[in-house]
Amino acid sequence: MISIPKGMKDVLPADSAKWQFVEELFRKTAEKYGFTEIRTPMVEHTELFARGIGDTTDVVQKEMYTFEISERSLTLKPEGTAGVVRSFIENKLYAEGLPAKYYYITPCYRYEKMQKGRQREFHQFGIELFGSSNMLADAEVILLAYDFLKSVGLDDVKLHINSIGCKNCRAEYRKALQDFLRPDLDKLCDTCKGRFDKNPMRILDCKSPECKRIAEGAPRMLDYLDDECRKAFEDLKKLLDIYGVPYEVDPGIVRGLDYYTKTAFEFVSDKLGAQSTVCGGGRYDDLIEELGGPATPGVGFGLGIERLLLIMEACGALPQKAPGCDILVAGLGEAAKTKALELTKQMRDAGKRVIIDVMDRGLKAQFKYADRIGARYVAVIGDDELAKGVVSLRDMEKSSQTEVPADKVIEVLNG
RNA sequence: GUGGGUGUCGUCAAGCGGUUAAGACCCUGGGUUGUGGCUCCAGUAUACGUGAGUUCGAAUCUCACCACCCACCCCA
Repeated sequence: MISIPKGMKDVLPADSAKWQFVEELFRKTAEKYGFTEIRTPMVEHTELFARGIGDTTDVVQKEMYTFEISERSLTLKPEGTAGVVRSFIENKLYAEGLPAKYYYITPCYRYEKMQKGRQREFHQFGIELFGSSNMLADAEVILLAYDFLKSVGLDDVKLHINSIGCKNCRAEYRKALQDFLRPDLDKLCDTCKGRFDKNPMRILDCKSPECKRIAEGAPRMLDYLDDECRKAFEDLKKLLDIYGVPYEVDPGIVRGLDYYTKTAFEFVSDKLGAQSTVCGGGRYDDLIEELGGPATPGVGFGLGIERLLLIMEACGALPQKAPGCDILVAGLGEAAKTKALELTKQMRDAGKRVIIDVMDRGLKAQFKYADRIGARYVAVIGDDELAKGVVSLRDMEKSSQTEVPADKVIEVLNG
């Protein structure tokens, strides 16, 4: 038997309705805020991610599905933003006027070890808003996510926000942090020693008790924001208050993708095991320029669909699957079977969902089949009915049965 | 890459050194030669992850491997 590659998951027929439900809701929500869909390829030049996400990040260093073909290095997208930015620049979409507002639904690929809420192929809802430095853009994006999460029936997800500053204040902070940690540098765990130069902010996230102890009392990013960044963060909080979005300031949020500046936020849930983030995003004011576009600020988020579904499952927020069949037509005997097929065709042309048994089973089995698939009605056509020009129409819910003229069946179904 | 846990019919699940390896669900057929959901009866399955070892005897003990799950790391 050939099995599915590790880290991949089938969405089986039993679950596809859940996907359709959240997808439709996401589209509606995004459009409510004036975002339109953009679709970019699953494959991009490796360089796009190396430069966009940052080549010191874990994602780029060890998690990408990269392959060579015709001497080009290509990579399956590990996140959604870089591709949208590339398309924005390449197609000169900035010429259409700003702000540019896009949403997308896309698979992403990261070669990671599996665990709860974590797959190698996963799917994201994404939002990107380009062109505005105003914190209202951030507030809009966050409100959209909040609105969406509420509309799917989740109210126990919490919003955490932080500001990780701009290039300038981050450099200041970085220095301060390194100065603070330097005396204990040799006592840090091995991974943190490596982080000291490349990304000292990550050390604050380390779970090792020794590192935690050392990091205690370390300077906080929020205290090193320059005037502009500090004001921006205050603005954001005010706007969220006006919009009525509850949040918690969490100085611990350090996005693992290098392009983030200023605003960083996460929607977290305690129903996901170790992976608590269902939606993560923030501002990236330098990314578009770094990838070769005009200097244009941006803000957006990615929302994990599998994780969303996990939480919804845990909260019982998933919709029940709707019955997929209006009527099953059962014909008995050659002549009647022909009539049954004709009737089936007619009803389908009228838009009805009609099922006919392709297993050539007996009548009793066909009734069981009708019951299993949730058919509302069963129409029986045998020699008796044929002679009278009627069908025996059984209402499966009411367990009642009537004879209906063959050409009136559709009317009865319509009520 | 590093830990921990689990592997018995399609699914759930007993069994813990000697059994024809239970049971339930599902599926199929039947209880009126044309009627479901409930009930009754019957039927179907190459089920002990793989490979070695211990033993008179292993699903049960040992070891290795594999797979899956969970956790670290990182992220959606």
